[in-house]
Amino acid sequence: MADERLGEGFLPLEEPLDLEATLASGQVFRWRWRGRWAWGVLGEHGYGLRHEEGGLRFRTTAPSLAAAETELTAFLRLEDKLGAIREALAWDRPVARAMARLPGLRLLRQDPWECLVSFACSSASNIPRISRNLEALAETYGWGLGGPRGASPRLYRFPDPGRLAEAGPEGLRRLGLGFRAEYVAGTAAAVASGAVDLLALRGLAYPEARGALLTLPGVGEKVADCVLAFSLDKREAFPVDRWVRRSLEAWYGHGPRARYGELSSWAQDRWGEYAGYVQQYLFCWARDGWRDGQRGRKPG
DNA sequence: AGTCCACCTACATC
DNA sequence: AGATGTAGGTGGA
Repeated sequence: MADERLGEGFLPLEEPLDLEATLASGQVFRWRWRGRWAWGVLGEHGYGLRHEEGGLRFRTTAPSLAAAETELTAFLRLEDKLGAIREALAWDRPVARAMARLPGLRLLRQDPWECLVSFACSSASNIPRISRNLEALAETYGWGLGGPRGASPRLYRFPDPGRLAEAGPEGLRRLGLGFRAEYVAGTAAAVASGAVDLLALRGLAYPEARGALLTLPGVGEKVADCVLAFSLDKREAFPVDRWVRRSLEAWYGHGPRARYGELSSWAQDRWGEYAGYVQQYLFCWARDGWRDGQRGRKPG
């Protein structure tokens, strides 16, 4: 395909940002590094991102740089002031340690549809496999975009619900989704039919939005909470996976048999609107082996 | 209502 | 080497 011309801009940042940690934090699965640039898709546009002193350098297929800045600001949740959040949570020692370890780790505001499919694919899976599954979905049923010159792999817009519903469970199974193919196809059909209006869930309170998601096949408590936290502006959502569960056991005295709902609502009572951020920090910190200090800096 | 288990599949470990 | 276990769960018995 012919190169699309990429606009280039610079977005000054007041907020800390660790792009590498954030894009690898299990919230998103389709960003790829080429040298110092991270390449991915936001909505209908391809983006290359590079963190520089004082801000974010970006390249984009978006028609206007202003539109790109708006899209990036929303995606990175730059309205969330990490410094203030960190202060508000400083009283909690394990959380403070986790935040000190990855100061620029941010919650993201992704596209709810891709986010929903991502986590419907995550059951009994792992990050490399989820990435492969989503990449296959995008390459097979999505639409190609511009990107880095001569880039391989190319960038693809994620297929809309109608397209995946049409593909059906058989088509999706061929891409290696396994038993998740039924989940994704069923969820795609429900969303395509209008039974669940994902964007409208942003306007609902957490319990109502969660209830709507739980009607979808392949969407249980954990998947619903991930979608709510990572794409639907519900910062109080607290997804509990193995790593977070381990953290709650290790640092807060919860038993290994504690039920999901017990842990999740305990976390919401404790951390309130910041529960989602806490979850993300505890998750990354646990996966990182509970090491202290700032990443990339030699101790002492 | 709480508990157990099958489900695809790649990869690691036994 | 082939068996067994596990990986960011869900749904059904």
